[in-house]
Amino acid sequence: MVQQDRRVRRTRRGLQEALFALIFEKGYDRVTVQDVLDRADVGRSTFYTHFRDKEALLLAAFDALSEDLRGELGAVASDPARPAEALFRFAYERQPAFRALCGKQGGEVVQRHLRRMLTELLMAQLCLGKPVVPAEVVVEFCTSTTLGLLGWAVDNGFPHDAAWLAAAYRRLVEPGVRAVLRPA
Amino acid sequence: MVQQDRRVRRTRRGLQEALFALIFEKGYDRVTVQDVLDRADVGRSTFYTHFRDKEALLLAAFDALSEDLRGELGAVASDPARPAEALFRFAYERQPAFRALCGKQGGEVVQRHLRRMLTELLMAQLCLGKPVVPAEVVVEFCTSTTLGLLGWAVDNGFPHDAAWLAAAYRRLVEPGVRAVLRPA
DNA sequence: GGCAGAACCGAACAGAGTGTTCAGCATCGG
DNA sequence: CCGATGCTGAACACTCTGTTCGGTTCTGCC
Repeated sequence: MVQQDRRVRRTRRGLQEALFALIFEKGYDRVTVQDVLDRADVGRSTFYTHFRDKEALLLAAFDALSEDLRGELGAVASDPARPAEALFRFAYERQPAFRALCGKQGGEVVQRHLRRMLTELLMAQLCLGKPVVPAEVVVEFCTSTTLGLLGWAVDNGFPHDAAWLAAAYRRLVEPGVRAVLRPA
Repeated sequence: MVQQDRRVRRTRRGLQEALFALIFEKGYDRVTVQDVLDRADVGRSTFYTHFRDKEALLLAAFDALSEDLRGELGAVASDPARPAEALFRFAYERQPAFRALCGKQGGEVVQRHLRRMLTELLMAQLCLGKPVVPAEVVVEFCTSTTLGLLGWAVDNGFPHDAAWLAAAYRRLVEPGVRAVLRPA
């Protein structure tokens, strides 16, 4: 049976939606398991049969997203700007989720995971010649700017579209990376 | 009386040092008030006469630093790379504190404050002509890279000196900023 | 339609951590 | 030396967590 019991789907979905709404309202740290229970109208014991704790619920929600995201990010060429653009597009298509997961309101847990995912991806595809600056630092640079811009967009309610954000990213990031990878 | 009671100094200092050590050992989130009390050998009630909660203790420690930091950052010219360099130098002079406050182990509280401080500073001194990209985004870019590099240095035990970090920063960040501030 | 099994419920419980109170002791500065 | 201030430690109420379990409801399947 590849598809779960309907009740399970309902419960998990309800818990996840309640969590997102509550994160948006008062921030991940201030959300309590009891809050989620009340909002989703789910029994306490039921919650703990599905998730070990609040963080597990968050990560389950994140994993559902990140599986799709990995697909899109994996298909990009070895251009350091591509992952960022794919991520921006992806975020714009799922604004509600990103509003809860990234930005000020989301916990640092998701930020850490996102950062690690991006870092690994960039490390894998940035195996270039002798850069002036260690590849590790270049990757750190790309990751920080990507997540920084994304967070900015999220916290400002996605004021422009994904293409605009990608253009800004290219303008700001590419010159530096180019200068470092091709020593003058 | 400009100087406090010696007992007060001793207590506050002990609490702060205990907090830093514990953050370094197991990360801010996992540090409990009781841990700090035991480590500093201070009574529970004493703690709460000094600080409202764990976060207040952290912020008091941070404020002591940030006062000095503001001084150094305030004196820089309107070159967007200067604040970063000053911050790097400052961090290298107080590695133990930054190991606790920034990096993976430190809570996101300090990160938020540092980010806000940097953002405000850069916003104030980056009042330039019509940039291709909103100044807000440029500032976000600079802030993210500065904190990103700093976090990297902290988490890797300050592998190079401040000048090296500043040079890497300039190489990576300046080309993009220049390209954006002076439309081709 | 009916049945076995799975999911859900809710109440109760133990445990950890928080923040407050207070009476008594110690230490400080003058 | 003394009045004021700070520290102590134990006790307490509170919130949140994570677990347990007997009883109820729903689902998939025959």
